Amino acid sequence: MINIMKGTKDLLPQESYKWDMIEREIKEVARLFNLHKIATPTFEHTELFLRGVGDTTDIVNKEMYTFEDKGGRSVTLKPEGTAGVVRSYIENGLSQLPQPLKMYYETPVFRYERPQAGRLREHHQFGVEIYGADTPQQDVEVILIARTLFHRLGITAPELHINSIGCPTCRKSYNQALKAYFAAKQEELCPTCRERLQKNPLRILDCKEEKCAAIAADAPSVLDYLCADCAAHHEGVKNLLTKAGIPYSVDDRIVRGLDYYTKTVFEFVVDNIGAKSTVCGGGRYNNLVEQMGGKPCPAVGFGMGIERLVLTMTNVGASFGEVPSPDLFIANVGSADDAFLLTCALREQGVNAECDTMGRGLKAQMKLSDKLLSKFTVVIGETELKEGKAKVKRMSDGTEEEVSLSELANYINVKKG
RNA sequence: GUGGGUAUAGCUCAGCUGGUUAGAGCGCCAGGUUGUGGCCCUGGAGGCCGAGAGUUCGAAUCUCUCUACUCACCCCA
Repeated sequence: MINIMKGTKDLLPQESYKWDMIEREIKEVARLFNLHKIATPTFEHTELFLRGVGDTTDIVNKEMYTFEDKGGRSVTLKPEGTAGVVRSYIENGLSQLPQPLKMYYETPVFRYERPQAGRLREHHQFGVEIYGADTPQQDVEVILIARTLFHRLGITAPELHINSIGCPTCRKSYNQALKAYFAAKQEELCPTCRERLQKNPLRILDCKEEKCAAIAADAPSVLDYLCADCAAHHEGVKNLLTKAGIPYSVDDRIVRGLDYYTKTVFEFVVDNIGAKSTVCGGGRYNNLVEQMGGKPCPAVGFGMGIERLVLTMTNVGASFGEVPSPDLFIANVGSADDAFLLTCALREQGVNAECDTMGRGLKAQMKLSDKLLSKFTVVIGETELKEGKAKVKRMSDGTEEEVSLSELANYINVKKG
Protein backbone atom coordinates (compact mmCIF):
# COMPACT_ATOMS: atom_id res chain seq x y z
CA MET A 1 0.00 0.00 0.00
CA ILE A 2 1.41 3.33 -1.04
CA ASN A 3 -0.02 6.23 0.88
CA ILE A 4 -0.77 9.73 -0.19
CA MET A 5 2.01 12.32 0.11
CA LYS A 6 2.17 14.49 3.19
CA GLY A 7 0.23 17.69 2.85
CA THR A 8 -1.76 16.59 -0.18
CA LYS A 9 -5.39 15.64 -0.39
CA ASP A 10 -7.71 13.63 -2.61
CA LEU A 11 -10.86 15.29 -3.79
CA LEU A 12 -13.35 12.47 -3.26
CA PRO A 13 -16.53 11.81 -5.25
CA GLN A 14 -18.74 12.57 -2.25
CA GLU A 15 -17.13 16.01 -1.91
CA SER A 16 -16.40 17.09 -5.44
CA TYR A 17 -19.79 18.69 -6.01
CA LYS A 18 -18.77 21.32 -3.46
CA TRP A 19 -15.83 22.33 -5.63
CA ASP A 20 -18.03 22.27 -8.69
CA MET A 21 -20.36 24.71 -7.00
CA ILE A 22 -17.52 27.04 -6.05
CA GLU A 23 -16.18 26.90 -9.59
CA ARG A 24 -19.60 27.77 -10.98
CA GLU A 25 -19.74 30.81 -8.72
CA ILE A 26 -16.21 31.81 -9.70
CA LYS A 27 -17.25 31.71 -13.35
CA GLU A 28 -20.34 33.74 -12.60
CA VAL A 29 -18.33 36.38 -10.74
CA ALA A 30 -15.87 36.43 -13.64
CA ARG A 31 -18.78 37.05 -15.98
CA LEU A 32 -20.15 39.87 -13.83
CA PHE A 33 -16.77 41.61 -13.66
CA ASN A 34 -15.59 40.78 -17.18
CA LEU A 35 -12.62 38.77 -16.07
CA HIS A 36 -11.00 36.46 -18.58
CA LYS A 37 -9.38 33.24 -17.59
CA ILE A 38 -5.64 32.76 -17.89
CA ALA A 39 -3.83 29.51 -17.21
CA THR A 40 -0.08 29.29 -16.89
CA PRO A 41 2.00 26.14 -16.44
CA THR A 42 2.28 24.31 -13.15
CA PHE A 43 6.06 24.49 -13.32
CA GLU A 44 8.37 27.21 -14.55
CA HIS A 45 12.04 28.15 -14.50
CA THR A 46 13.09 28.51 -10.88
CA GLU A 47 14.53 31.89 -11.78
CA LEU A 48 11.02 33.22 -12.46
CA PHE A 49 9.99 32.78 -8.86
CA LEU A 50 13.31 33.90 -7.43
CA ARG A 51 12.86 37.22 -9.16
CA GLY A 52 9.09 37.42 -9.06
CA VAL A 53 8.31 36.43 -5.52
CA GLY A 54 11.40 37.93 -3.93
CA ASP A 55 14.45 36.33 -2.43
CA THR A 56 13.90 37.60 1.09
CA THR A 57 10.58 35.75 1.38
CA ASP A 58 10.07 32.49 3.25
CA ILE A 59 8.28 31.14 0.21
CA VAL A 60 11.42 31.36 -1.86
CA ASN A 61 13.91 30.65 0.89
CA LYS A 62 12.47 27.48 2.32
CA GLU A 63 9.18 26.50 0.78
CA MET A 64 9.71 25.95 -2.93
CA TYR A 65 9.44 22.59 -4.64
CA THR A 66 12.54 22.89 -6.75
CA PHE A 67 14.23 20.11 -8.69
CA GLU A 68 16.30 19.48 -11.76
CA ASP A 69 14.64 17.97 -14.82
CA LYS A 70 16.27 15.48 -17.15
CA GLY A 71 17.65 18.29 -19.26
CA GLY A 72 19.47 19.78 -16.30
CA ARG A 73 17.10 22.75 -15.98
CA SER A 74 16.13 23.99 -12.55
CA VAL A 75 12.37 23.66 -12.34
CA THR A 76 9.99 24.87 -9.63
CA LEU A 77 6.37 24.01 -9.01
CA LYS A 78 4.52 27.31 -8.80
CA PRO A 79 4.38 28.55 -5.19
CA GLU A 80 1.88 31.31 -6.05
CA GLY A 81 -0.06 32.50 -9.05
CA THR A 82 1.18 35.95 -9.92
CA ALA A 83 4.71 35.36 -11.23
CA GLY A 84 3.53 33.12 -14.07
CA VAL A 85 0.87 35.59 -15.11
CA VAL A 86 3.36 38.44 -15.19
CA ARG A 87 5.68 36.32 -17.30
CA SER A 88 2.87 35.50 -19.69
CA TYR A 89 1.74 39.13 -19.87
CA ILE A 90 5.19 40.20 -20.96
CA GLU A 91 6.00 37.20 -23.14
CA ASN A 92 2.72 37.34 -25.08
CA GLY A 93 2.57 41.10 -25.46
CA LEU A 94 -0.69 41.28 -23.56
CA SER A 95 -0.16 45.00 -23.04
CA GLN A 96 -1.47 45.30 -26.62
CA LEU A 97 -4.91 44.16 -25.52
CA PRO A 98 -7.30 46.84 -24.24
CA GLN A 99 -6.22 47.88 -20.74
CA PRO A 100 -6.90 47.32 -17.97
CA LEU A 101 -6.50 43.65 -18.74
CA LYS A 102 -8.71 41.78 -16.30
CA MET A 103 -7.82 38.15 -15.70
CA TYR A 104 -8.50 35.35 -13.27
CA TYR A 105 -6.97 31.93 -12.69
CA GLU A 106 -7.58 28.74 -10.82
CA THR A 107 -4.47 26.78 -10.13
CA PRO A 108 -2.78 24.35 -7.80
CA VAL A 109 0.08 25.92 -5.87
CA PHE A 110 2.87 24.15 -4.02
CA ARG A 111 4.73 25.07 -0.88
CA TYR A 112 6.93 22.78 1.14
CA GLU A 113 5.83 23.52 4.69
CA ARG A 114 4.40 21.67 7.68
CA PRO A 115 0.74 20.96 7.00
CA GLN A 116 -1.98 21.88 9.47
CA ALA A 117 -5.67 22.70 9.44
CA GLY A 118 -6.38 24.71 6.31
CA ARG A 119 -2.82 24.49 5.12
CA LEU A 120 -1.54 21.99 2.59
CA ARG A 121 1.58 21.49 0.52
CA GLU A 122 -0.56 21.42 -2.56
CA HIS A 123 -3.54 23.69 -2.41
CA HIS A 124 -5.64 25.50 -4.95
CA GLN A 125 -6.08 29.18 -5.49
CA PHE A 126 -8.56 31.31 -7.28
CA GLY A 127 -6.77 34.52 -8.17
CA VAL A 128 -7.46 37.78 -9.94
CA GLU A 129 -4.90 39.86 -11.83
CA ILE A 130 -5.70 43.26 -13.26
CA TYR A 131 -3.01 45.02 -15.29
CA GLY A 132 -2.70 48.57 -16.52
CA ALA A 133 -4.74 50.64 -14.08
CA ASP A 134 -3.28 52.52 -11.11
CA THR A 135 -6.41 54.13 -9.70
CA PRO A 136 -8.04 53.58 -6.32
CA GLN A 137 -11.06 52.47 -8.32
CA GLN A 138 -9.12 49.52 -9.60
CA ASP A 139 -8.07 48.52 -6.09
CA VAL A 140 -11.63 48.72 -4.89
CA GLU A 141 -12.94 46.75 -7.85
CA VAL A 142 -10.52 43.96 -7.02
CA ILE A 143 -11.65 43.98 -3.41
CA LEU A 144 -15.24 43.91 -4.60
CA ILE A 145 -14.60 40.86 -6.75
CA ALA A 146 -13.45 38.93 -3.71
CA ARG A 147 -16.30 40.24 -1.63
CA THR A 148 -18.88 39.37 -4.25
CA LEU A 149 -17.64 35.80 -4.40
CA PHE A 150 -17.77 35.50 -0.61
CA HIS A 151 -21.34 36.67 -0.60
CA ARG A 152 -22.39 34.35 -3.38
CA LEU A 153 -20.89 31.47 -1.43
CA GLY A 154 -22.81 32.37 1.69
CA ILE A 155 -19.81 33.69 3.59
CA THR A 156 -21.46 36.83 4.78
CA ALA A 157 -19.07 38.35 7.23
CA PRO A 158 -15.48 38.20 6.12
CA GLU A 159 -13.55 41.03 7.73
CA LEU A 160 -11.68 43.26 5.33
CA HIS A 161 -8.38 44.64 6.57
CA ILE A 162 -6.45 47.07 4.44
CA ASN A 163 -3.14 48.85 4.63
CA SER A 164 -0.69 50.66 2.41
CA ILE A 165 2.96 49.75 2.38
CA GLY A 166 3.92 52.56 0.05
CA CYS A 167 6.18 52.66 -2.97
CA PRO A 168 9.97 52.22 -3.05
CA THR A 169 10.40 55.94 -2.44
CA CYS A 170 8.45 56.17 0.79
CA ARG A 171 9.41 52.65 1.83
CA LYS A 172 13.00 53.78 1.96
CA SER A 173 12.37 56.40 4.58
CA TYR A 174 10.08 54.09 6.48
CA ASN A 175 12.67 51.33 6.49
CA GLN A 176 15.16 53.78 7.94
CA ALA A 177 12.74 54.73 10.66
CA LEU A 178 12.06 51.08 11.43
CA LYS A 179 15.71 50.20 11.51
CA ALA A 180 16.41 53.03 13.86
CA TYR A 181 13.55 52.02 16.13
CA PHE A 182 14.34 48.30 16.26
CA ALA A 183 18.11 48.71 16.36
CA ALA A 184 17.73 50.44 19.69
CA LYS A 185 16.02 47.33 21.09
CA GLN A 186 17.97 44.79 19.10
CA GLU A 187 18.92 42.76 22.17
CA GLU A 188 15.32 41.94 22.96
CA LEU A 189 14.37 40.72 19.50
CA CYS A 190 14.17 37.05 18.54
CA PRO A 191 17.02 35.73 16.36
CA THR A 192 14.98 35.71 13.15
CA CYS A 193 13.94 39.28 13.72
CA ARG A 194 17.52 40.31 14.25
CA GLU A 195 18.17 38.96 10.76
CA ARG A 196 15.09 40.67 9.42
CA LEU A 197 16.39 43.92 10.81
CA GLN A 198 19.13 43.83 8.19
CA LYS A 199 17.27 42.36 5.24
CA ASN A 200 13.67 43.47 5.52
CA PRO A 201 12.69 45.24 8.76
CA LEU A 202 9.08 45.45 7.59
CA ARG A 203 8.65 41.79 8.39
CA ILE A 204 9.42 42.28 12.08
CA LEU A 205 5.99 43.81 12.38
CA ASP A 206 4.54 40.46 11.48
CA CYS A 207 6.43 38.48 14.11
CA LYS A 208 4.25 36.60 16.58
CA GLU A 209 6.94 36.24 19.24
CA GLU A 210 5.57 37.91 22.34
CA LYS A 211 8.55 40.15 22.87
CA CYS A 212 8.83 41.17 19.26
CA ALA A 213 5.11 41.80 19.03
CA ALA A 214 5.27 44.00 22.13
CA ILE A 215 8.13 45.99 20.70
CA ALA A 216 6.49 46.16 17.30
CA ALA A 217 3.31 47.53 18.84
CA ASP A 218 5.01 50.86 19.40
CA ALA A 219 6.95 50.87 16.17
CA PRO A 220 6.40 53.72 13.75
CA SER A 221 3.49 53.20 11.37
CA VAL A 222 3.97 52.92 7.61
CA LEU A 223 1.06 55.22 7.15
CA ASP A 224 3.02 58.10 8.65
CA TYR A 225 5.77 57.71 6.09
CA LEU A 226 3.79 57.51 2.85
CA CYS A 227 4.82 59.92 0.14
CA ALA A 228 2.21 62.35 -1.16
CA ASP A 229 1.21 60.11 -4.05
CA CYS A 230 0.85 56.96 -1.95
CA ALA A 231 -0.99 58.80 0.80
CA ALA A 232 -3.45 60.21 -1.70
CA HIS A 233 -3.96 56.78 -3.21
CA HIS A 234 -4.61 55.27 0.20
CA GLU A 235 -7.12 57.99 1.03
CA GLY A 236 -8.76 57.40 -2.33
CA VAL A 237 -9.18 53.70 -1.64
CA LYS A 238 -10.64 54.34 1.81
CA ASN A 239 -13.06 56.95 0.52
CA LEU A 240 -14.26 54.78 -2.31
CA LEU A 241 -14.74 51.79 0.00
CA THR A 242 -16.82 53.95 2.27
CA LYS A 243 -18.87 55.31 -0.62
CA ALA A 244 -19.43 51.79 -1.88
CA GLY A 245 -20.68 50.81 1.55
CA ILE A 246 -17.96 48.24 2.15
CA PRO A 247 -16.95 47.90 5.78
CA TYR A 248 -13.21 47.70 6.39
CA SER A 249 -10.61 48.42 8.98
CA VAL A 250 -7.14 49.82 8.50
CA ASP A 251 -4.46 47.64 10.01
CA ASP A 252 -1.03 49.19 9.63
CA ARG A 253 0.63 45.98 10.72
CA ILE A 254 -0.43 44.01 7.65
CA VAL A 255 2.75 43.15 5.84
CA ARG A 256 2.31 40.60 3.14
CA GLY A 257 4.87 37.87 2.79
CA LEU A 258 5.58 38.56 -0.84
CA ASP A 259 8.07 41.26 -1.67
CA TYR A 260 6.34 42.59 -4.74
CA TYR A 261 3.56 44.55 -3.11
CA THR A 262 3.34 48.34 -3.27
CA LYS A 263 0.71 50.73 -1.99
CA THR A 264 -2.51 48.88 -1.18
CA VAL A 265 -2.44 45.50 0.55
CA PHE A 266 -5.51 43.78 1.94
CA GLU A 267 -6.76 40.60 3.56
CA PHE A 268 -10.13 39.03 4.09
CA VAL A 269 -10.19 37.24 7.42
CA VAL A 270 -12.59 34.73 8.91
CA ASP A 271 -12.29 33.13 12.34
CA ASN A 272 -13.57 29.68 11.53
CA ILE A 273 -10.70 27.71 10.14
CA GLY A 274 -8.50 27.09 13.12
CA ALA A 275 -5.17 28.71 13.53
CA LYS A 276 -4.87 31.14 10.70
CA SER A 277 -7.83 32.55 9.02
CA THR A 278 -6.77 34.64 6.05
CA VAL A 279 -8.89 33.26 3.26
CA CYS A 280 -7.94 35.90 0.71
CA GLY A 281 -4.90 38.11 0.46
CA GLY A 282 -3.83 40.56 -2.14
CA GLY A 283 -2.77 44.03 -3.09
CA ARG A 284 -1.07 46.20 -5.62
CA TYR A 285 2.27 45.43 -7.26
CA ASN A 286 3.10 48.31 -9.54
CA ASN A 287 6.74 47.50 -10.12
CA LEU A 288 6.56 43.79 -10.72
CA VAL A 289 6.04 43.81 -14.48
CA GLU A 290 8.96 46.15 -15.01
CA GLN A 291 11.08 44.23 -12.55
CA MET A 292 10.42 41.08 -14.55
CA GLY A 293 11.60 42.71 -17.74
CA GLY A 294 8.44 44.27 -19.14
CA LYS A 295 7.51 47.86 -19.73
CA PRO A 296 6.34 49.53 -16.53
CA CYS A 297 2.76 48.50 -15.83
CA PRO A 298 0.72 48.91 -12.67
CA ALA A 299 -1.19 45.86 -11.42
CA VAL A 300 -3.48 44.69 -8.62
CA GLY A 301 -4.74 41.29 -7.63
CA PHE A 302 -5.42 38.73 -4.96
CA GLY A 303 -5.23 35.04 -4.24
CA MET A 304 -7.93 33.05 -2.52
CA GLY A 305 -7.45 29.56 -1.07
CA ILE A 306 -10.17 27.21 -2.27
CA GLU A 307 -9.64 24.61 0.47
CA ARG A 308 -10.00 27.38 3.05
CA LEU A 309 -13.12 28.51 1.27
CA VAL A 310 -14.64 25.04 1.59
CA LEU A 311 -13.65 24.87 5.28
CA THR A 312 -15.16 28.25 5.98
CA MET A 313 -18.36 27.47 4.14
CA THR A 314 -18.67 24.22 6.05
CA ASN A 315 -18.07 25.92 9.38
CA VAL A 316 -20.60 28.68 8.81
CA GLY A 317 -23.13 26.19 7.48
CA ALA A 318 -23.23 27.67 3.99
CA SER A 319 -24.95 25.68 1.25
CA PHE A 320 -23.01 23.88 -1.46
CA GLY A 321 -26.13 23.47 -3.57
CA GLU A 322 -27.83 20.24 -4.46
CA VAL A 323 -26.02 16.93 -4.30
CA PRO A 324 -25.98 15.57 -7.85
CA SER A 325 -28.55 12.82 -8.31
CA PRO A 326 -30.35 11.00 -11.15
CA ASP A 327 -33.61 12.46 -12.36
CA LEU A 328 -34.89 9.01 -13.22
CA PHE A 329 -33.88 5.55 -12.04
CA ILE A 330 -34.98 2.71 -14.29
CA ALA A 331 -35.44 -0.51 -12.33
CA ASN A 332 -36.10 -3.85 -14.01
CA VAL A 333 -37.71 -7.18 -13.32
CA GLY A 334 -36.02 -9.84 -15.35
CA SER A 335 -35.24 -7.47 -18.20
CA ALA A 336 -31.96 -5.86 -17.26
CA ASP A 337 -30.84 -5.41 -20.87
CA ASP A 338 -34.07 -3.66 -21.86
CA ALA A 339 -33.82 -1.35 -18.85
CA PHE A 340 -30.21 -0.62 -19.70
CA LEU A 341 -31.04 0.20 -23.33
CA LEU A 342 -33.95 2.39 -22.27
CA THR A 343 -31.62 4.23 -19.89
CA CYS A 344 -29.17 4.85 -22.73
CA ALA A 345 -31.97 6.06 -25.01
CA LEU A 346 -33.20 8.51 -22.38
CA ARG A 347 -29.71 9.88 -21.89
CA GLU A 348 -29.59 10.60 -25.59
CA GLN A 349 -32.71 12.62 -25.06
CA GLY A 350 -30.96 14.63 -22.39
CA VAL A 351 -32.35 12.91 -19.34
CA ASN A 352 -30.08 12.20 -16.39
CA ALA A 353 -31.12 8.54 -16.13
CA GLU A 354 -29.59 5.67 -14.16
CA CYS A 355 -30.08 1.93 -13.85
CA ASP A 356 -28.61 -1.08 -12.09
CA THR A 357 -25.65 -2.83 -13.67
CA MET A 358 -24.94 -5.27 -10.87
CA GLY A 359 -27.78 -7.72 -11.37
CA ARG A 360 -29.65 -6.61 -8.28
CA GLY A 361 -33.16 -7.76 -7.42
CA LEU A 362 -36.01 -5.29 -7.63
CA LYS A 363 -36.01 -4.44 -3.96
CA ALA A 364 -32.30 -3.79 -3.95
CA GLN A 365 -32.74 -1.61 -7.02
CA MET A 366 -35.35 0.44 -5.19
CA LYS A 367 -32.99 0.85 -2.25
CA LEU A 368 -30.25 1.91 -4.59
CA SER A 369 -32.51 4.42 -6.31
CA ASP A 370 -33.36 5.82 -2.90
CA LYS A 371 -29.74 6.08 -1.84
CA LEU A 372 -28.80 7.81 -5.07
CA LEU A 373 -31.51 10.37 -4.27
CA SER A 374 -33.26 9.79 -7.60
CA LYS A 375 -36.18 12.11 -8.19
CA PHE A 376 -38.25 9.46 -10.01
CA THR A 377 -38.15 5.69 -10.37
CA VAL A 378 -39.84 3.53 -12.97
CA VAL A 379 -40.03 -0.26 -13.06
CA ILE A 380 -39.67 -1.95 -16.44
CA GLY A 381 -40.81 -5.53 -16.97
CA GLU A 382 -42.53 -7.69 -19.54
CA THR A 383 -45.89 -5.95 -19.17
CA GLU A 384 -44.48 -2.45 -19.48
CA LEU A 385 -42.45 -3.35 -22.55
CA LYS A 386 -45.45 -4.99 -24.17
CA GLU A 387 -47.89 -2.20 -23.37
CA GLY A 388 -45.38 0.60 -23.91
CA LYS A 389 -46.28 2.36 -20.69
CA ALA A 390 -45.21 2.25 -17.06
CA LYS A 391 -45.90 3.73 -13.65
CA VAL A 392 -43.45 6.45 -12.72
CA LYS A 393 -42.98 6.95 -9.02
CA ARG A 394 -42.04 10.27 -7.48
CA MET A 395 -39.62 9.31 -4.70
CA SER A 396 -40.30 12.24 -2.42
CA ASP A 397 -43.88 11.22 -1.69
CA GLY A 398 -44.32 7.83 -3.33
CA THR A 399 -47.07 8.92 -5.71
CA GLU A 400 -47.27 7.17 -9.07
CA GLU A 401 -48.41 8.23 -12.51
CA GLU A 402 -48.80 6.14 -15.64
CA VAL A 403 -46.67 7.43 -18.49
CA SER A 404 -46.16 5.99 -21.96
CA LEU A 405 -42.53 5.03 -22.55
CA SER A 406 -42.29 7.26 -25.61
CA GLU A 407 -43.26 10.23 -23.41
CA LEU A 408 -40.88 9.39 -20.54
CA ALA A 409 -38.21 11.92 -21.45
CA ASN A 410 -40.69 14.76 -21.74
CA TYR A 411 -42.43 13.75 -18.56
CA ILE A 412 -39.23 13.77 -16.55
CA ASN A 413 -38.00 17.04 -18.00
CA VAL A 414 -41.29 18.73 -17.13
CA LYS A 415 -41.79 17.21 -13.71
CA LYS A 416 -38.29 17.15 -12.28
CA GLY A 417 -38.69 20.78 -11.28
C1' G B 1 12.73 24.22 11.20
C1' U B 2 10.21 24.22 16.70
C1' G B 3 6.56 22.21 20.19
C1' G B 4 2.11 19.07 21.65
C1' G B 5 -1.41 14.95 20.40
C1' U B 6 -2.95 10.36 18.06
C1' A B 7 -2.23 5.47 15.58
C1' U B 8 -7.63 -1.03 16.37
C1' A B 9 -12.71 -2.63 9.93
C1' G B 10 -14.13 2.00 4.39
C1' C B 11 -15.85 5.87 8.59
C1' U B 12 -16.60 7.10 14.13
C1' C B 13 -14.74 4.62 18.05
C1' A B 14 -15.03 0.46 22.49
C1' G B 15 -11.45 -3.05 24.21
C1' C B 16 -10.46 -1.92 32.49
C1' U B 17 -5.27 -3.38 35.98
C1' G B 18 -1.54 -8.30 29.78
C1' G B 19 -5.23 -14.31 29.50
C1' U B 20 -8.23 -18.65 24.29
C1' U B 21 -10.92 -17.81 17.63
C1' A B 22 -10.57 -8.96 18.10
C1' G B 23 -15.84 -5.86 19.14
C1' A B 24 -20.03 -2.09 18.33
C1' G B 25 -22.51 1.58 15.47
C1' C B 26 -22.59 3.50 10.58
C1' G B 27 -21.46 2.18 5.51
C1' C B 28 -21.09 -1.85 1.69
C1' C B 29 -23.24 -6.66 -0.40
C1' A B 30 -27.16 -10.34 0.12
C1' G B 31 -31.80 -12.08 2.17
C1' G B 32 -36.79 -11.37 5.15
C1' U B 33 -41.02 -15.99 -1.18
C1' U B 34 -43.79 -14.90 -6.39
C1' G B 35 -42.87 -6.96 -9.28
C1' U B 36 -41.47 -1.55 -5.43
C1' G B 37 -37.29 2.73 -1.50
C1' G B 38 -37.00 5.28 3.53
C1' C B 39 -38.27 1.99 9.51
C1' C B 40 -37.23 -2.92 11.36
C1' C B 41 -34.91 -8.00 11.45
C1' U B 42 -31.13 -11.76 9.66
C1' G B 43 -26.67 -13.15 7.26
C1' G B 44 -22.02 -12.02 4.64
C1' A B 45 -17.59 -9.59 3.12
C1' G B 46 -13.98 -6.55 5.32
C1' G B 47 -8.51 -5.90 10.48
C1' C B 48 -0.36 -8.79 10.16
C1' C B 49 -4.66 -3.93 16.38
C1' G B 50 0.99 1.77 12.19
C1' A B 51 6.25 -0.82 11.88
C1' G B 52 10.45 -3.09 14.44
C1' A B 53 12.70 -4.81 18.81
C1' G B 54 12.22 -6.08 24.07
C1' U B 55 9.78 -8.02 28.80
C1' U B 56 6.56 -12.50 29.53
C1' C B 57 4.28 -19.13 29.55
C1' G B 58 1.19 -15.44 26.95
C1' A B 59 1.11 -8.49 24.20
C1' A B 60 -3.98 -4.61 20.71
C1' U B 61 -2.85 -3.95 26.10
C1' C B 62 3.71 -2.99 29.43
C1' U B 63 8.98 -0.71 27.78
C1' C B 64 12.10 1.36 23.94
C1' U B 65 13.03 2.88 18.87
C1' C B 66 11.16 4.25 14.27
C1' U B 67 7.35 5.83 10.93
C1' A B 68 2.93 8.04 9.58
C1' C B 69 -0.84 11.27 10.53
C1' U B 70 -2.68 15.46 13.18
C1' C B 71 -2.81 20.23 15.81
C1' A B 72 -0.21 24.69 16.95
C1' C B 73 4.22 28.13 15.99
C1' C B 74 7.07 30.39 11.84
C1' C B 75 4.97 31.74 7.10
C1' C B 76 1.01 31.86 3.89
C1' A B 77 -4.33 31.14 0.76
